Amino acid sequence: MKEFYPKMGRVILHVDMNSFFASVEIANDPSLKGKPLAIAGDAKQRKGIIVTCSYEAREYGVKTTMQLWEAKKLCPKLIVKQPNHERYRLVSQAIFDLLRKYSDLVEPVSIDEGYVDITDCQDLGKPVQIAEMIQKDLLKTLDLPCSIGIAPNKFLAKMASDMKKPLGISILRKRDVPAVLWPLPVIEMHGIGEKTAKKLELIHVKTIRDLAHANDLQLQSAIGIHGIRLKERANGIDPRKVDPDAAAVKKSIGSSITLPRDISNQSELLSVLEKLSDNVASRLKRKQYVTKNVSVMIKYKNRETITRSRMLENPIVEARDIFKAAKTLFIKNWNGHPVRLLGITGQDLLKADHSFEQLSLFSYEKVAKKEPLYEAIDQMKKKYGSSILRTGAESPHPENKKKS
DNA sequence: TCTGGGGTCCTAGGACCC
DNA sequence: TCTGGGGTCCTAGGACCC
Repeated sequence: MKEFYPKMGRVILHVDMNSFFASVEIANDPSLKGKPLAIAGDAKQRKGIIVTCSYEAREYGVKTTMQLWEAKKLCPKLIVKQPNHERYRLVSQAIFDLLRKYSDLVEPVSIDEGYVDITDCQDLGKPVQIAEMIQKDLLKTLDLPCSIGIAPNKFLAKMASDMKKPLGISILRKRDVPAVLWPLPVIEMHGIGEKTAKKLELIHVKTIRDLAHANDLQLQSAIGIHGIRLKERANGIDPRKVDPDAAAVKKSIGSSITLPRDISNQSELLSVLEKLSDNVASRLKRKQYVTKNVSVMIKYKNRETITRSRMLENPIVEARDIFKAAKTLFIKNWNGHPVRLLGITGQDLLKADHSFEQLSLFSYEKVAKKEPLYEAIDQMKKKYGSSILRTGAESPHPENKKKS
């Protein structure tokens, strides 16, 4: 009779490391355990803001993005460490490797959080048992605490992992949404920030319940098409799949720096751009990308920020090419005022090892949309399967023909 | 004392083409 | 003699997240 039952729903975990940077430092130096610890940049370099802090520090009111001096005033015994991003990246990899022992469907979202689809992992136990196993495993193997949300979709899992920190495990079923989520103000929703909350207030949407019942047209005119999706989420609906490959493809790689002091000297600024170009180039190379678009960001003393970008004829990756493009953009657009921050980003990335193939595949797709012949080939592929696909690949494509 | 650095996604408008 | 309608690409900026 089983086949008459509705298809079983999904089970998604959201694993969120607790005060990640601080926890890594503590795991690395257990003498810090139980003490108020903050990770912050160098105040002399104008980077003295709290990036993360331990729960002991939070008890004093220390918070992320707070000025270092402010934090020290609240908690004079605060221990401050500078961030060690390389270490965090390594530990992050270890975390996701550990998660993949439980399920292949692991999607990293950021350095310290990710989704795990455990729908097909019943043999490991019930969802709560699996979550407990993962939490204990992370604590035992890496000495790192995490909170885990269990839900039928990504959005609810994310909201659930936020419900208890540190070391929480929370379940959020769809039927719990009215009682648990609806009373909260909209700003508590993942995806709604200050600006959106303000706009929503103008149409009298204050709580997640208001959003769940809001008028579609009103929503759309207030915050755009995004509003409809947020409303669905407020009703506990989120069809997004857990995609293990989502994070594998980078869309952009950039590097920026807040200067230790404001600079108006052009040659000084150009030498900063040169260093940023080196950084972007080496990271593109390490990840095996080339870029087709370079953008420059300039933040002035008064915090006014502009970005200027340019598509390139050919993909580039060398530092000198990136610098050349960035320099041109900078010279053309800098108004001569003192500069606080400079940044360079490579956008429109292509995988370096396949860039040629990708280019020709891309042009094939462009042709395929327009030419009936290629539409017909696509139809045949669908009808006859992959054997046609292989034959098709062997016969030279018009694009390649020209070159051969 | 002021407010880092790395990203993603979306929108809007202009240029251009058919 | 006064201006269509659809589509794509590119650029700039905004909002959000960790």
